[in-house]
Amino acid sequence: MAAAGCAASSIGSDRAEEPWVRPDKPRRPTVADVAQRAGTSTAVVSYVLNDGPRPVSESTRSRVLAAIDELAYRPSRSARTLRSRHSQFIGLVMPGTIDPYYVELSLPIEQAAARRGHLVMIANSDFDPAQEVAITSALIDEGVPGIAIAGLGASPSLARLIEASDVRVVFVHHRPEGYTGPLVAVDDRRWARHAVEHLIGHGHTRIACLGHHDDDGPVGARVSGWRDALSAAGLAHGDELIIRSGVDRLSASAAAEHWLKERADVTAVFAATDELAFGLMHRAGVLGIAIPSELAVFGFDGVSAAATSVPELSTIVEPFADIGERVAALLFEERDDPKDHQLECRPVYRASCGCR
Amino acid sequence: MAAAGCAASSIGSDRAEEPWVRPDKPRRPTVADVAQRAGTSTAVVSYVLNDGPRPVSESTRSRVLAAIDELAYRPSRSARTLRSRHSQFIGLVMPGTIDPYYVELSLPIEQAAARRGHLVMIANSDFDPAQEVAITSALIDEGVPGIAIAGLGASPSLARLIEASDVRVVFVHHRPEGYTGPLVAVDDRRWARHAVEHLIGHGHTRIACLGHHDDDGPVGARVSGWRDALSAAGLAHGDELIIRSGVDRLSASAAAEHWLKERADVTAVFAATDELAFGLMHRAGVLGIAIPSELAVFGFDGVSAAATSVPELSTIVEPFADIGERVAALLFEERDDPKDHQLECRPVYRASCGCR
DNA sequence: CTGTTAGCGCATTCAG
DNA sequence: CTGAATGCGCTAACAG
Repeated sequence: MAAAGCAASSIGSDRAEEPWVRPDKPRRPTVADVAQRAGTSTAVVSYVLNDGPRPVSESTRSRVLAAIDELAYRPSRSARTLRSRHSQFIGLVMPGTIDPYYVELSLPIEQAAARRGHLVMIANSDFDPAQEVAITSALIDEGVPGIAIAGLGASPSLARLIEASDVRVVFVHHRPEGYTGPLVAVDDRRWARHAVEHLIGHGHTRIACLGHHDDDGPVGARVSGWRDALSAAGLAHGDELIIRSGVDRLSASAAAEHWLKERADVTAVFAATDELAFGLMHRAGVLGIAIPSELAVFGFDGVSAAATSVPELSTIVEPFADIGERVAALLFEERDDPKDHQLECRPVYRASCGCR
Repeated sequence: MAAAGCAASSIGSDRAEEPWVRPDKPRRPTVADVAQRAGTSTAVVSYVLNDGPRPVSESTRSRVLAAIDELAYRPSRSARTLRSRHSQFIGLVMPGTIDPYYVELSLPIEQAAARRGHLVMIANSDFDPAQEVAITSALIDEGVPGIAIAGLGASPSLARLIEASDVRVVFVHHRPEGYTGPLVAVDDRRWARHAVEHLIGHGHTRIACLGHHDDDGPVGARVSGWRDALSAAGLAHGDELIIRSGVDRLSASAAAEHWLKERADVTAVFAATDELAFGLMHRAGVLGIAIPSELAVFGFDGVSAAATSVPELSTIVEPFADIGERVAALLFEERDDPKDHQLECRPVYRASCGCR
């Protein structure tokens, strides 16, 4: 960056400014400027700004306020951060935005933070482990007082870094091995079971499971829930009815392609995430397989797009708003921190499972 | 990302307790600690860290490096920002994430910035004008050297604020009235016309247009392109074939509901954004209207979900990667700034228009 | 009630 | 080649 100071050869300026500062732009006003204009000291300005810690007389206060207004003064956040050792920003570490689930998750967290007067800095690792470490440490170095982590691989070095610093960390949706800190999540296993039991209720007996390779995380738990439901109903079959795909709908669609052609006897699929369900429904559409009459589908996540897919997707809706609020509460308020905060989901039955 | 709270706009700040201070944690090491351990001065540590501006002997350098390593020292970003007057972060102002278009747009910008060693702070205004001002000024106060603005209403006060500060600003997709700064966008009008001409090529003569209320921005230009194509083909009809909706697919679906029941003679729709097209296709699905045989649909944006919708959506694909790269180039590099950078789109013909 | 002043951690200039 | 010293803008002791 560094705009060029073209008038570098200063003839004899009374105040030799740094050459990289644009000469036409006036320096931003500081507390000192405000103090001078208000005829007070910088301390008083600070007291007015922060409404404390010492009282200020009404007359002085209004003089300071006037000066602030006239100079269009705005405090420097970085100076404040340096001094107070904590930035006004909260960090939010996300694995990526390919899956709208994470986008959906971020919004209420932002809003809950905003309600408390904090901005959220989203750091997107784009599913890259190296980036995860880089952005998380950047956040810490920036001085954020807290970080919400919505997706991260197990990384001992990162865990150590977090441990060594004094940031508060809250995990959302999943806490990988090796980390400590409260987790805000849902009972993936139980609700997955609920979804599959619903499909069984529709009369299906051969129910496949579409998941990706994340056996330790929420997806793994959802796959377990699928097994639970089948076992309980005496329908247990082997893992040959598990379809493995990548995390995004495109790879789910590709994974479904081979599979849909050979699985004539399967009449329903539980998709471990809505994103995967979308990929499956896409492939079914291309192959001319009718949903739900030829193949029933049930998702998990409850992203808003599930309400407008063709056909509309039945799914387990996560309480995004509650999650955001709880995360913010853990980040900002002094609260007992039981390790796991489990929030309630809500099933929504739409067309894709055969309910409509 | 980042939503600004009301407190972001207020000058003063809440003097909250700081529950996150953990007294048991040792203070983070500073340059002074490193210098002491390496047996040098802080200046030398700085020289090593920044590889200049003065040379350092190989032996001293390695001693410093060793000390940094042993202490697990990491420089404080806020101190650096305060000192250098510029943060390491780039700001990205987004109107919201309801429409995946903006999510799609943000990713390549992030990546292009990351390639240059910068992280991006996403500020999400959530389509709220007050938030726009709040978050943008928060970004400026934070000391970011540049801001990419992907969505913003016309706001004289904000324009003045930007003008008064020395941030570089680049507009993406749209530059509202009253602002100055380079714009990176596409030729909305011409490509919209292309899309409609494609529909005409399929034999359609009554082609509707689905848009939202943004007549000055890109959507307005796309509606104009729709008119252009019809006029040129001698098919001009009045604005009664314009369907007005909100920005998201849910409201597009609602807007389409009334309309689809009466549209008997209309056989094709040009949707000004993919998001609107998704809403339309959803409603068509619910009403049992077959796409494309009963109603052809063409979108605009080229979000990745268009490739997996049911049916797959024909659309004008914006060059997201090029846009991101160009934005970063304008933000970081010294470059001539012609006002408008127009990038090329690419039409993709899928099932929804009748091509497959 | 208000003014003075010492740092926060870092980068950089000026002496050595 | 290196070290001491000076702020960046702000907050909060510590004096009045």
